[in-house]
Amino acid sequence: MSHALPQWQGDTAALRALQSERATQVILRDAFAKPLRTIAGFDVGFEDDGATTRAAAILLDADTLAIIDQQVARLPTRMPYIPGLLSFRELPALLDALAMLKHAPDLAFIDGHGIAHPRRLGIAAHFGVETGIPSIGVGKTILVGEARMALHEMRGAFTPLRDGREQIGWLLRSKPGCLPLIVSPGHRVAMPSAPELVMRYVTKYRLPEPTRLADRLASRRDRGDGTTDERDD
DNA sequence: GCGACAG
DNA sequence: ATCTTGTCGC
Repeated sequence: MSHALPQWQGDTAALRALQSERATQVILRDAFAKPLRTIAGFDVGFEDDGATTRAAAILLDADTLAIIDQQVARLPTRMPYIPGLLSFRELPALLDALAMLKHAPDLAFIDGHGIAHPRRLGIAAHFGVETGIPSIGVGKTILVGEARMALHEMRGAFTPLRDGREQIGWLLRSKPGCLPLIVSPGHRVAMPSAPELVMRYVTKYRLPEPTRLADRLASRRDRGDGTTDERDD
């Protein structure tokens, strides 16, 4: 009986216009520490029938993948989910979680799309432009675009995701037998670098560690003892 | 007007 | 995203 998001009476057209403006600030060039020192994963989940937005941030050592810090931020949900406008609903909580970390990462992996978006400003790109932190979008399904070529079954294979004649990301087979990941640059990451950076952190699951761990934390499934469970992809 | 549509 | 058992496949 609890629930009901306070009716959101916002200007959708204005938000789309804002995205187009900010998409102008996206930089598709690698501009992160090399070698990477720390990386972070971000994802959002919900509580109280959606009334509360729960963002998770996990800071990892880029070499050992050891967890350096992990934080959860909660905020009352303000806006409903509208395809293409996801960042306005989830970014506020994500930024709170980021601020709670001991320190900012050299690179951020975000659950959602980077520039593989109608106006080239998915949540990962928006996050990057807002924070200046290099970012990559790691999504599980396509919002816009299509793959023209078949994707090999081999682990690590990738093929372009395109919208019309421009490439907006990649379909990446992170794990054999599993649906491909949709990977796209967010900010300060070059298109060719995205697949490799994601694969660098993929272990035995479909999702790369940063996003996989943030997903568990955001969805409150971070109980696992690492024994015989880990019901992922 | 009719679908499609991240999380 | 979230609600959920059993079930198919490596």
